[in-house]
Amino acid sequence: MTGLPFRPEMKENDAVAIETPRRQPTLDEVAERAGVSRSAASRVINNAPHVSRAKREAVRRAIDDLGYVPNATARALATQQVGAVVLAISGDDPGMFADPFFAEVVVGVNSVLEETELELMLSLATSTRGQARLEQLLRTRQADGVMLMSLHGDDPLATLADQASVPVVFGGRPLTFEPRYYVDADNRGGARLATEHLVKSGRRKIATITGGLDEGAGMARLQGFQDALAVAGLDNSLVEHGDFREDVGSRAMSRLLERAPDLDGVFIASDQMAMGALRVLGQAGRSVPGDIAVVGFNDIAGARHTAPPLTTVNQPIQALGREMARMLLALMAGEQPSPLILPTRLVVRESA
Amino acid sequence: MTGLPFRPEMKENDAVAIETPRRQPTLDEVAERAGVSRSAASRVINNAPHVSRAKREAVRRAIDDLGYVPNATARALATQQVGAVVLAISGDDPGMFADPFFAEVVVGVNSVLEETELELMLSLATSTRGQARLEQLLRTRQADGVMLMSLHGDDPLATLADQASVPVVFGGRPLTFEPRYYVDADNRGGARLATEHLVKSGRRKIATITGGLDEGAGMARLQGFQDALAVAGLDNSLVEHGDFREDVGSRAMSRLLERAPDLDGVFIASDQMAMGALRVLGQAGRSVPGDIAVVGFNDIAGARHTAPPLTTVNQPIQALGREMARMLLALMAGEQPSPLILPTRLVVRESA
DNA sequence: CGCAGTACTGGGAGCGCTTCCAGTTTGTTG
DNA sequence: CAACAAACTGGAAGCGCTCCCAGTACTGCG
Repeated sequence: MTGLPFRPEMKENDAVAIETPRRQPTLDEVAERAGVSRSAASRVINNAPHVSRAKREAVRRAIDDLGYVPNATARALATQQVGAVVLAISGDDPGMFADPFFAEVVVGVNSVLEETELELMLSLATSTRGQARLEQLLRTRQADGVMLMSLHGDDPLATLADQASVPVVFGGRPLTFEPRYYVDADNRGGARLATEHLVKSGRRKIATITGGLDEGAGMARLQGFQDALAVAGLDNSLVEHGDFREDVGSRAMSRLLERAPDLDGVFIASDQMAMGALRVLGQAGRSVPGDIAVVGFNDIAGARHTAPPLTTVNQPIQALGREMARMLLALMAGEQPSPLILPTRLVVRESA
Repeated sequence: MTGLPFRPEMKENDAVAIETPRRQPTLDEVAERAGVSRSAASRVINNAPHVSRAKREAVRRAIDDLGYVPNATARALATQQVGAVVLAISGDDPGMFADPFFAEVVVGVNSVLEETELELMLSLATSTRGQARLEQLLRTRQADGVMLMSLHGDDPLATLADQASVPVVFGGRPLTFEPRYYVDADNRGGARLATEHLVKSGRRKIATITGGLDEGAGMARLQGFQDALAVAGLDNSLVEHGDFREDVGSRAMSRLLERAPDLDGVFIASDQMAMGALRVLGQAGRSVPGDIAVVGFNDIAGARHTAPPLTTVNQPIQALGREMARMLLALMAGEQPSPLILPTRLVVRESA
């Protein structure tokens, strides 16, 4: 890299002033060139009042002449505002962010942040190291706000977050406590819808493969399943414990097939697991939906391409991101937004 | 939010000093408590030499007593180093980051950044506003380094980036110029492999659906396709222009079917498009791979669940992210790393 | 016992910006 | 035209940290 900011070996007034890989211009330089004080210059930049029209113009001119851009760090130090928020994803599996779910969330978050001056920092707190950093961040105000997703079980971050010195909004509710500010999808309602669909289509021996039960979403989807079966007066004991991942789904499906060879419907708490299950079903020679109807959850992009295309529950993931960001903004503005639960809906394709 | 840093309505020495939602302790406070100068305290924190054993201990003790954490902003201002790098994804489509590809890249990047003290900022420069911000960032050193991906056509960022005042590494090569530092996948080689596979399995009327030809990857994959056909002495005129997205893939496939009803193999530059194509093929009553063999590119997670499972070219996406990050780190350390091209390999499943 | 090293030590000057405040200018009004 | 308010102005004090440098304390050696 040429263009590093310093060339220490040059003498004070070395004649060779050609091509200046100059330091960024500072506010002082702007002020001087415009013939005003630094304070005045600062005021026009933050367009605060108390600057005469003439000086305001002069400063503006100086700014583009010099190509001045305020130094964000200095400003942050002076204002005690970092100018950035972080999206933190906590969890134990390093690769878990690879789930397209998060990518969608990011798109949503970004869409609202793009309207502001805030930067987005990503914190994948997967290792202990990452966790520690995130904790520190919550305590020490290295960001102006935090969006926290995917807390597992009794993640200590949960409580830490709620008493953090910086606004925090949760994406999804952790199991162990109800955060003050969160946005979640209606997981329970969606699962219920899915299961009802199975019931309505005449299935009577209905199983489920759950998500991770140490997560709010996993638990809620199981409850929705149970809700529906209770209403229908059907047996709800056919439960296999999964964790959202594909291979786990296949294994759970195998077990289910062993436990209840005559089952005719299954609600699976994630599309990834459903994909795994579909494959097992195919290998076992069961036709879908002929022998067994299956419905998934999430409506990921791949769901319409499985064989057969997967009936599943759609949740508005980008909206989730958007709303988290909006809520955080509100919080940072001193408001007290209410928690938000986003609707889910059944997408009927061919697997059920 | 309780716990905001200031409670302005409290008088100077209000008796109610209970539960202090105190400001973060500063270095001065640490120094005072340890009975040393601020400089000394600073030295032990950055574990620089020239501090006696005793004082070092004292400072350490003061630090945990107070729960002191250095203020990153202040440090950044003093050192002229931000302590953060940005992963920038440029493009026109707001939703394009939803492509799981990027999620994987992020995982890779994160895995190496996690070993450092650097934060990761994400910049989805999709709108003009986002672009402008990114440009500014390149000029004004708001980050210590930049990873730049997915430049389209003649994106002005490309040249801007190379003369930026901050280290930049490219992910993939833009079409219009060869960056100094980049890591890319062997797109051309992969495409060639894919096409050769088609040839070897006896296909003779082979088409391709290209990616966006304003991107390096799109172009390279087309070239790889042509390479293989040239060697085999086959006609290479069956080219439909796509852009990586699914629906575009379906449409291109339809056109292909019209143009050449007797085609028996197709190489498609992305799995997403391949999925769209597969559906069209199904609707048209063509069997895969019986009538037509298809091979995709990317090996996304969904590829093994299509009907039939998709033969495709795998590229090491996480590794791409990892290597970008590593290269950036090297650059920031003043080294001059060489560009890197990561291998791709064919994953044979059932569609070809 | 004196002197050159060597290892510490802390004062102080920034880094670039915001913001308070006292002082100055300008404009209004009876 | 005097008297005041309102609008501007710029000096100066930070924000919390790093790092240079002059000074002090201590070591070992002749």
